[in-house]
Amino acid sequence: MASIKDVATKAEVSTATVSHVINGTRYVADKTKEKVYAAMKDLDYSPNMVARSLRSRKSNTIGLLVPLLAEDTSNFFFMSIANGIEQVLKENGYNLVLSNSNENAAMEKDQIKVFNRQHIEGLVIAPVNGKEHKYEDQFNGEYPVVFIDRRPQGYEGDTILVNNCQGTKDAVNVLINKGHDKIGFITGTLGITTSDERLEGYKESLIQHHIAFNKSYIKEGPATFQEGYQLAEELYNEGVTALFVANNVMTMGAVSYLQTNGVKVPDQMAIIGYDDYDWMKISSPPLSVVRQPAFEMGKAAVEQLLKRIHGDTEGANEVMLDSELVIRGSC
Amino acid sequence: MASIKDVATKAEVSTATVSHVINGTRYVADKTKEKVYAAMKDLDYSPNMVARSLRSRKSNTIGLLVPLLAEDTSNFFFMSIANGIEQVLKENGYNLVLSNSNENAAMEKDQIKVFNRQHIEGLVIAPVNGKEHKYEDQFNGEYPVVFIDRRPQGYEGDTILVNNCQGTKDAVNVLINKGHDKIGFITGTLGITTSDERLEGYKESLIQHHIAFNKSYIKEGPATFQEGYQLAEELYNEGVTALFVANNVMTMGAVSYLQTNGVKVPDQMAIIGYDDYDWMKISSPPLSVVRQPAFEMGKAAVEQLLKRIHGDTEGANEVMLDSELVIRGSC
DNA sequence: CTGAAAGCGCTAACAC
DNA sequence: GTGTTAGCGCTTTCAG
Repeated sequence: MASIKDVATKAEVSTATVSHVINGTRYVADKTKEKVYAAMKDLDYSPNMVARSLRSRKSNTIGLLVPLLAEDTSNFFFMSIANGIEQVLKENGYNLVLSNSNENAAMEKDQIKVFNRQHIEGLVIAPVNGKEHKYEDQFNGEYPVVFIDRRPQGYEGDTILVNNCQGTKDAVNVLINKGHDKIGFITGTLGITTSDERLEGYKESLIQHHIAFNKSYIKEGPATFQEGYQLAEELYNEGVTALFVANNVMTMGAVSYLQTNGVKVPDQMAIIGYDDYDWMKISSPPLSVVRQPAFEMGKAAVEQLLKRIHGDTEGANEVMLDSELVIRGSC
Repeated sequence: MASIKDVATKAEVSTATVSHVINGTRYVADKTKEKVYAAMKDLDYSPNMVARSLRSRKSNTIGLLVPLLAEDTSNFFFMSIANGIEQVLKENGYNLVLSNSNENAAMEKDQIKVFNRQHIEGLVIAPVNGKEHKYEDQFNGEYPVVFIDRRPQGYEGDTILVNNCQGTKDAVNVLINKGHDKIGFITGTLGITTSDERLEGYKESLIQHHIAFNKSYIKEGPATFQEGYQLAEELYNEGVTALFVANNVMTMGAVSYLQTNGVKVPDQMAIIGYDDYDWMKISSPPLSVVRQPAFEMGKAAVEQLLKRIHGDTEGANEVMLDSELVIRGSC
């Protein structure tokens, strides 16, 4: 690989001049420029980004840390975010280093350490679920950080969220407007922000419509297919006529229960699930869901990050994106 | 951020010693080591990877270039691969730089250029569809490359593929064994390796069972939901009793046609699709599919890459992973 | 308008 | 057992 020195020699100028031609950082005579361009072309030169990064303390790289669990359908959600991020980043000449915390706090800490050594210019992170993160000890303060999807506990920072409360409330409103008042709510483990907010939306909708809250209609468990199946069964036996399922894995389990047991949807049981995928068009029946704007979230995160990188520096910023209700045949 | 020099000063040793302690590259007395460790801890030192990379020409980073199209379900396939890659990489202390060619040759070329400047130690690439790539002009030869999913045209290199021919053949065999002999084949545009290989598998199965090949049972079109729907309709009207759909997007379209028009599956029409996702458990009916080992593919790609990085250097290596037939209710 | 040269933080001869 | 020092390839002052 040719270096800037080779180019300088070939063009009979100094490395400084070559550098300035490349970066447009000071005036260079047209004739000189041409010589430099010719030399670069001849040598098939392209700048060494590592050297540039070392010297200028800029890497044009941002990190993304997502909490993926092996074989979990919700991964698609984060992957859509990653896709949005990558796209906006590329438009701005940035690169993406992708990493995975496996939904594990220790691993997250490790990965942040790795990022700290890497001259990244910013980090987008979907924090792992769990109580306290003590991020202030973990970030080295040399790059801005944007949180996505989940509000970090005990830490102030730029955050891009989707409105879980509103999304759920909209969905439950629809159920109520169709005449349901016994509405089951299936959720993954409570105590994590997204689940809690969705439950909140459910409650708000009930209150707004003067429907008494029935604790036994709330079913909580690990976010698995089996558990979704199981909890749907329990709720069916308790006589609910509609189901709201607060995550996609349990949604599949719940639908599976209804199918297996010949429960007519939406007549005997209406159902609205979470997260939108093309497959839901051909599920039986086509599933109504709350759609989260994943791609848009990635985009918003990068935009916020770039603002910070370019010096905009006022206090923590929170963006809340609306969820969208997609009504199909299941309610 | 503390530098190695700061540590050296604090520990009252030379930077060389600190470096050797960190990297274990030569003997250092226990006492000295302790002093160094203490100093590192005190200063919260962590090595600057950019400087290390510049000096040692090692970055512990590999690139991944995938051809994602916005909003395409097949993205999930590549994202699963990415997930597999990231995991194995991390186990080996490597980082992943993710990039997207948008299934566009020019963009792919650009992204390779970006990688060329970046001291990556290896590249995993799912080449864009299309005739000629002239990769020999694009790679700078400073890092090994592993191709995945698609065989690069006109280029020799390590390649990890899934056996599209065998996967399809297995599926069509099942259809034939159930008594079908009018089997429709819906595919995305032919001329790209994966599609062609799947068609090949279809043909081989027919030949093996002495069933005449009927050209009008092969329906080709852009890989969209609508087209899948449309082509399923055409085939239904031509009297086929079974359908093999060679990609997941068109599979959804085809299923949608059958559902919408009340065609009983599998009685009036058996169907086997491509790619396995959890949602297929709750499609109506649960869909039988050819499953591609995406995660395993990512894993295999990294393993091959690491072999190259660590000096194994015999001619181009091709790994062909088996597809797996997942039989559910649709055939 | 351009060049010389310092130095980013590290590794690895070479020297003792 | 350890220290000295020359760079890796760039950017950027300072000088002219």
